[in-house]
Amino acid sequence: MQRTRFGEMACSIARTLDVIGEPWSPLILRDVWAGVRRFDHIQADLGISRKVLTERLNHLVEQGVLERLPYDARPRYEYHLTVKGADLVEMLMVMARWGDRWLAGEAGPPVLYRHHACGRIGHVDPRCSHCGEPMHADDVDLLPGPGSA
Amino acid sequence: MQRTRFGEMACSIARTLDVIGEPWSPLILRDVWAGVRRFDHIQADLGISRKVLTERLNHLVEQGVLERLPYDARPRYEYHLTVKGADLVEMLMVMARWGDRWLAGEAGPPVLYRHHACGRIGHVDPRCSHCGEPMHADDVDLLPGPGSA
DNA sequence: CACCCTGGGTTCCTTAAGGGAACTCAACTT
DNA sequence: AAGTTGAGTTCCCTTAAGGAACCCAGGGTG
Repeated sequence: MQRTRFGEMACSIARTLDVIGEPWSPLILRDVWAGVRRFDHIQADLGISRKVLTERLNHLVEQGVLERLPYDARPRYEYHLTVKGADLVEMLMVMARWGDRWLAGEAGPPVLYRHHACGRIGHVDPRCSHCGEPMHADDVDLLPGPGSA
Repeated sequence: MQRTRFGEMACSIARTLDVIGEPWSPLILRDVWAGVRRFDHIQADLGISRKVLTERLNHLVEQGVLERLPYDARPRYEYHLTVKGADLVEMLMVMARWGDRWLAGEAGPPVLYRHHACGRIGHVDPRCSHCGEPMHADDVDLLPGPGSA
């Protein structure tokens, strides 16, 4: 199908979706984050078609979220998160947290997150950047910002 | 095209994508969160086709993320976030934060978030649920959990 | 009472994106 | 010289998204 581009909307959620909103993209980032960095490994891990994987990787590289680095004298490449891409990982952790909480069922979470600083198994907890108190749906008002034109 | 279902993977990110990963779904949730709750309003605000909007709303209601409530004696309905749906808003805020940071450009963020508890403009900051210290990409190890079968 | 309006969808056709298998190509290895 | 491996391309088929037109229930208006 043709798909509408979201990037022109005056909305940071829409713009973010233009970068990582296509099918598979968050799972590709998860794989790269978790250390699955090579084309065939990602393809096998996800069961994605090679064609679509190529398209997604190219787009993520173009958007500066991944970089493609040679790892051999032969033409062999690995994908790595850039700083911009690593900054998306917290979104992945929030998504994982929601899935753990609402969709994991009896079996419990498939993956656990151990926090380096305290050594304990935990999850992300969104807090206000100013006061450090919880920041959930009802804790904020939305106001028009400078880029709201 | 046919689209692979992610829900069967032992991955909470994949399962979450099965609920809100289709095109437009996060933007629909954003609208409902921001108070745009009626079919025609959402349709006009996003510029989404009515057909796809119907499909997405039905799916989000089936998944327990939205509920469809009458607001008139006539057959008129509004969509509201359930508790499960409100718990997704933090994901939206993290996405918005990333877009604000990496994609907003000169104009600055289109939307500002005022935190009720402190009254200031801020953004979400992911913290460890145990120790309260920052929880970013490099701050965690991934371990297999009970549901990793 | 006949007509129009409104909100909330459905139908139908066109276009393009995803699935998947087969194919390519450059650089080793044997 | 032939085989292997990683990293993609190509091609065909199916199905989802875009978009405009249509439908329908329940008011309101003359």
